[in-house]
Amino acid sequence: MAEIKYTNQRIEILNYLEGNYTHPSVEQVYGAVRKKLTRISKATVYQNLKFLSEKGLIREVNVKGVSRFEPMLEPHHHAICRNCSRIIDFRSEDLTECSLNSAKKIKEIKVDSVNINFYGICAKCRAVK
Amino acid sequence: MAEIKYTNQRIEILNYLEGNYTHPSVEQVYGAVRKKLTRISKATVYQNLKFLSEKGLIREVNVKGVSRFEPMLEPHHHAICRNCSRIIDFRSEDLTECSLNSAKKIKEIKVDSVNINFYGICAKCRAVK
DNA sequence: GTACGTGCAAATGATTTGCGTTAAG
DNA sequence: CTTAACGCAAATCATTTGCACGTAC
Repeated sequence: MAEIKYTNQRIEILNYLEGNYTHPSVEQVYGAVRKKLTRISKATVYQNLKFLSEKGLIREVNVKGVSRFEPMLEPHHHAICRNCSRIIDFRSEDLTECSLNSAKKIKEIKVDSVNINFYGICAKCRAVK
Repeated sequence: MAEIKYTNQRIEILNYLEGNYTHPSVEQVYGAVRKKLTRISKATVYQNLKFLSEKGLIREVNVKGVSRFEPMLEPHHHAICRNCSRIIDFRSEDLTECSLNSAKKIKEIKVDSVNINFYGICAKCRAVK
């Protein structure tokens, strides 16, 4: 159903994100991938990050209206610092299960994914204040 | 600690959002409030929506990088249509409780709020396809 | 009276688009 | 080959900012 064209650009983006837990922004993906593919354009990075997200090969996380990306991992949640926008992965099988149970009960929308974000101020930022 | 200056602009925005379950965008808040305060500027609407969110009088919901707003209500979650961006409120005490339990276990961040969003395609949009 | 809010217009920043060229299958 | 992807520059859209003036308290 979905034949994906593996261009060099897509391969490098996937490579960079594989096993990457830093939740990079488009700018950061662009900067990193450009080391390998000097001529890649930012528009291509945008297009491919969107494309790969839609295909389910990577995942988008939106923080303050800005897109960030991560590879596809086992189900987990995010704790986000309101101040520095750092994203910390957090795993809870209980919560995952509970949310999937809830998802089944929503009739108006056929749920295909769930996002759970915890917000607050991280230790580093609290220390600075 | 937080003495809020109740200007006409702020009062009208709060009035419009009170009991409003439609999750309006900034543009929609602006359009509505302008009927009462003809000379209000969009910048003021932006500034006040941000200000009132920070004060905890209203709540911001981000969909596809765009801000939407709702009055402060009992804890609930959102089901969002990927296609038309419609937001549907969904209540589950189980899930709320479970998420609050999880929040306590996150050490790196002192969690002060949790957002749970369910994504999928709504009934209307599925019908059109 | 004074600090804070407002209106306006211009600036910013992220993301998208149009189009001629290139490359994957 | 042929269609989808790329690179580039320009366009778009949401949101922010600088500043002179106005107003809540």
